[in-house]
Amino acid sequence: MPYDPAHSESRWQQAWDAAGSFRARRDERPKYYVLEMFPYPSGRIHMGHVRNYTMGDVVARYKRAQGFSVLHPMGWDAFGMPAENAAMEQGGHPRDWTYGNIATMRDQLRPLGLSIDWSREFATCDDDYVAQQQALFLDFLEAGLITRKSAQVNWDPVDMTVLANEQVIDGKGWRSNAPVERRELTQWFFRISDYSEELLAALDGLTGWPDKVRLMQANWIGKSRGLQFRFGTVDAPAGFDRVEVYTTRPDTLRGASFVALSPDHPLARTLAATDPRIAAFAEECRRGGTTEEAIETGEKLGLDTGLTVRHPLDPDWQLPVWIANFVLMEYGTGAIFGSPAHDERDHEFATKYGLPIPATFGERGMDIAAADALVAAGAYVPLKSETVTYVRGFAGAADQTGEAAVDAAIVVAERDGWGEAVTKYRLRDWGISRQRYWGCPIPVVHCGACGTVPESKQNLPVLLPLDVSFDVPGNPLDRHPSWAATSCPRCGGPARRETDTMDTFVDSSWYYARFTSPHAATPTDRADADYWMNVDQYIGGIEHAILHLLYSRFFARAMVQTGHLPETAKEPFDALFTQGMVTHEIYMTRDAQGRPVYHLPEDVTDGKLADGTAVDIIPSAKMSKSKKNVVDPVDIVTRFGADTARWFMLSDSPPERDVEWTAAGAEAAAKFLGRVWRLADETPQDGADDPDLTRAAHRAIADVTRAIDGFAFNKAVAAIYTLAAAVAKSPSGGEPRRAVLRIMAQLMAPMVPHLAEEVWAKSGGQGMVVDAAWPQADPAMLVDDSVTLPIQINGKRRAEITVPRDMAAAQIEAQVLADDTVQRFLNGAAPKKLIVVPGRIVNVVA
RNA sequence: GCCCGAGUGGCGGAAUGGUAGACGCAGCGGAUUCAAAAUCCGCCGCCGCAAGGCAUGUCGGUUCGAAUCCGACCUCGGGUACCA
Repeated sequence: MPYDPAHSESRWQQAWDAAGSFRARRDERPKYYVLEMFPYPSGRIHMGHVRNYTMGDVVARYKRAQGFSVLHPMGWDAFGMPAENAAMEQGGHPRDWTYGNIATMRDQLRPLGLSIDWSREFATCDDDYVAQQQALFLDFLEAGLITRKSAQVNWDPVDMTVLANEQVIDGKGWRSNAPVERRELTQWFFRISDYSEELLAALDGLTGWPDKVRLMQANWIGKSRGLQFRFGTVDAPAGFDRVEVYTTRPDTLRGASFVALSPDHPLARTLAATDPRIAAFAEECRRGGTTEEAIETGEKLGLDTGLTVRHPLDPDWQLPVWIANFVLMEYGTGAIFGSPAHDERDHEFATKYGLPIPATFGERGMDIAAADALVAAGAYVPLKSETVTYVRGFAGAADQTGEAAVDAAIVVAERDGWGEAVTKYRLRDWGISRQRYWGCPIPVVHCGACGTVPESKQNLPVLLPLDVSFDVPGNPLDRHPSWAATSCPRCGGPARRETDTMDTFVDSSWYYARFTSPHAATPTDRADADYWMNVDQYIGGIEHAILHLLYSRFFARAMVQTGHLPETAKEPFDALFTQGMVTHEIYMTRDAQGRPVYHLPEDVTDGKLADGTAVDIIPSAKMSKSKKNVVDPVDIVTRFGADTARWFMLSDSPPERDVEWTAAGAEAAAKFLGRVWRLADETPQDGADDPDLTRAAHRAIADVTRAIDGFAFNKAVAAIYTLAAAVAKSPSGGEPRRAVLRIMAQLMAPMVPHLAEEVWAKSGGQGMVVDAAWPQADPAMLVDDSVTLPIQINGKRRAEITVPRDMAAAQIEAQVLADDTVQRFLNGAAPKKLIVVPGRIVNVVA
């Protein structure tokens, strides 16, 4: 009888449901909280979801077998732009679109047989979640964690609307195609920058996180020590007798060639008010989007204001003041001094505008002329740890490292009273205001008499109005006839609701805490949160390495501060694993105009379309609808069963790396699972014991256990292949063989739980394998009596010897020297050196 | 631009600084079959008759020994604060 996954999988899913196997319970077992980043309900599940949730399921089922009380929940990151885009494009309401997608995706996810406690499911757009998130907002506001200030947004001057970065294509609005401008709006901010030092320092304790993520976060927070000082101005407008500057390279101060202001600097704005030339330039600087990428890669523009400032080390030395588009008001003081000899960007700027490029230092031993010649060709930017020779230094020795020179410069500035050491962080406050409909309303009202007033908690939730339209650009909340009209919670007078909604990153910054008590009347239930937090293992894409994870770390701290989480939960994720993407080949042809046309995998056979046209095959690209290289998991599950999809997603590629979906791979997975089923189905009733097979089973227990612990599911899969081959070859039968098959079922259960139940049942397992305790390897079964050592001669493998496992090094040496091949290579001479690494290798240095 | 990764047979990959290519796919050969599918067994980095040589993106370095550590570069990918 061949294996029939369709029948088997639904049967076991019903059995698990009936037994309540995955209901998370607070009991006497130690707890384990495993969480995968929850999905955005885009419409259908994709292979990336299958991969992500299968990995989490392996961990959840494995920990359950090891005796943990496991919490493994699922929910929906349900607010966001795509729902509004769908409403604009196809009509309908974002709410209906979202909940419809959730229903579809839940129906697609459940057949995967994930060990999820579905009773905890919620969507972030649920009224209840909105209510609790607004309660958190009010608590944070009261605790001083929220502020309001001005920030720049992308402005589409034709559609008269704010654009997300994603909606700016090559500097133009995606619908209007009009050049985008930067515009200032007053926005709500979480004061994450107050936590810069704390968030940076605590990274050291996150030993369960990948080093690369910790490094990325540390660089993002961007702590720097530098000097803040001021240039005295000459004939500047009233109130601007000084320009405040921050620099991380005060040692290059005598190499200064200009001062540059951000176009948004107060002095630049004051000058622009009276000088049309400066006003026009500032306008030009505001062209383009707000992304760091756009600003950093865009053309560097500058304008000489005609003003000058005095150099702090020499009052007679005057520097020109420029306005430059690459100086950001958000970082430092919004003004810099240009040191073109030792900064690529400043060098480019000085070269473009004919400004001097005086060297501050040169390579060790250079004189001033040599150093100037060196930097004339290009900026000289050695590592700060490298020793250089200062030709225009003012503090410390002539020969010193950049680090030492920076320190010395700060000491001199502080001693002489013209500057002070300042520590700055790159991390900016988290702007959460969005001029959009489909998000959590910010629970605040604007009162003519009282100003900005928090909504009172008994009026929560502030829900979105449902009678909105998306036929014109802009925020429907702004133009709704009545929604914003309300009364002031403080004075009772007429007031207007805040029409901005919250960034969807807010929703995803605390959902892990909500899962611990998803129906509580407060954001968390402290008894539940105290029990279940922290997330023991968090799993998701590397694309979230910075923003989502940093915001969540901040949010957990804010929730601790406002009493919603225990102190121990301020780092909410004990361990993090970042998995790779699922990719697929892209099939492309070009139309008459040479534009690319993409084709679905099912329309391509042997590199040709049905009409015989050859397609270009672009290997290994991220699955995306527009490239038509999406493989629908539903088709795979229908055709092969969930276990095949799960097995393939875990096979071959290491979890942290991208995996390419191939039809051949899926078929191979199905084939193997069929073979395992036959092994169980065709076990002879009688037969002998086979000690070699028992050893192979214990070897497999050890290998699979180590592989799962190390998140190397591909290696766990390989170990199971090896065990299956051993079973197939073994002459054993009867109970000894069934015992090994039961071990195999247990080892496979986290990965292919349905097939594992079948094999377990066929091999005489008691109850369900989902309830069986994880097998233990017998250490005595794992050691071999003898070991084969390769013999290298001068690092090249030339021979090998097999010796008892515990043979003494001296005896091994004697055997090696007696070896024919070694004798031949030594040619009678004594070896210069003989290295014996016990149990590993021998190297003869001739 | 800046920050962070990754690069190993025809393909996915394995390998505490210690036998490069575990395990699998594809391919080739065989068994079974009237035949095929399915299944099972064997071979399988490149060059060479062989001895041997060459091989982990490129170029250097450290080491008895480097895929692994260090430096420079190339290519691809992620992030770049309003995509999620």
